[in-house]
Amino acid sequence: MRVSREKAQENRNRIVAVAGSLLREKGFDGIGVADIMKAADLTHGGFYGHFKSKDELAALACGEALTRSAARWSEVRDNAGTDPFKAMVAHYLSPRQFDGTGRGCALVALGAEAPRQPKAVREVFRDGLAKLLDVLMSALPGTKAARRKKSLAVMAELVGAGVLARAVDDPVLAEEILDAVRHDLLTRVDR
Amino acid sequence: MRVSREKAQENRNRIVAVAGSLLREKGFDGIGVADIMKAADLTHGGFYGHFKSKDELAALACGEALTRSAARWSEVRDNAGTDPFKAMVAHYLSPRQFDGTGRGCALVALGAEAPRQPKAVREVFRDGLAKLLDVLMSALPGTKAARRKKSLAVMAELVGAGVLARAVDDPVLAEEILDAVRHDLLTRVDR
DNA sequence: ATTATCTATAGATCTATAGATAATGC
DNA sequence: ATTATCTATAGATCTATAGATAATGC
Repeated sequence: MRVSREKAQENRNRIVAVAGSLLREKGFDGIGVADIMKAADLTHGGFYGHFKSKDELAALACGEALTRSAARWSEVRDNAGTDPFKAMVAHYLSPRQFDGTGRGCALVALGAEAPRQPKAVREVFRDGLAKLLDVLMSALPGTKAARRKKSLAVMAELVGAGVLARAVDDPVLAEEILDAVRHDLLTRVDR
Repeated sequence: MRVSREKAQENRNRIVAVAGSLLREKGFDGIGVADIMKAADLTHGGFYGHFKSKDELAALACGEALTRSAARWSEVRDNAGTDPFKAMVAHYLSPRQFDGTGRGCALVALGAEAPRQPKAVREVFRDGLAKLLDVLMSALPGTKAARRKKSLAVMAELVGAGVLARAVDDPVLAEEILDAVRHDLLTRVDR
């Protein structure tokens, strides 16, 4: 059942989007090509017409996930009222990050696995982090150098909060971690 | 070739220690039972006399790794001169964390995978985090509630710094992240 | 006799490929 | 005729188990 060229492109896009969610939800080794294709309503064998390998798809999917996260974050900044930084912190640590549906930040869900992935994946993480840092910098005051430095520290605190809150699997402790980090960021960071 | 009861206990301890390193280095799915046993100079089949399953070993190995990290951190605090907090930050973000030999903090190396692991593993991470937080709290000033809150935020920043510095696979950027976090923690946190 | 370890293998994945199928688009 | 997708499978893992082996320790 061959499909049109346009439909094939749609199928490819759907595979990348579905993989972005499933990889964040289950980890690089927690989901296979067959199950990704099934989730995209396609068969296993069709995969290799679209991608050279699972690694190639993983790099594309992570890249798209990080790019979308940065874009959504800049929308949050633009739609915030008097305190864009506060809105961005609230958004980054919102329940969506912890609902287990693969919609959170890829740095939190997959960043720790990135060092064990092929070079193409690691480069995608470096570039994705750069995009998030640029958005974050734009919501901070001071010289460019000061904003750069502060954005690195804030990003680390946000990512660490996400990793820890998910790792402990204890809703009360998770919320305590998130509250502490929200309070710390909003009282310590000038804005 | 049966060994003595004492030697068997030594073998078991060695399996747990070797697994702690290899899991941190390669991730939960990146190392198999056969390779863990080979690294401990034993054969694959002998594994199931010591442990019920790979998951049971993973929980034991992560627990030991986190307990040892907390113990070493409290030694660093005790042996520091005028600024225990500074010494603890320097130790946590030292090159050992990033040399890829499976000797860094399990929260950094495996924390993001913990949510996808069995309950026993997740509980070990919760308890291990509690131990690290207790050590960190003891190097902070203020009321108990304030120290608790601050230790959660600092721990998140440290873990996030480790995850990001390893994920980007770019030594210059990694060092920039670590410098920014060191500077941020040492200037923002009262001590 | 007991038991710690070893050899060998069953059973269940998972990635990737080969060849068949059928609808598109020149 | 081309090509996007499907069916079927090869080959390489990986966890766990069964049964054999040989040294310990009552």
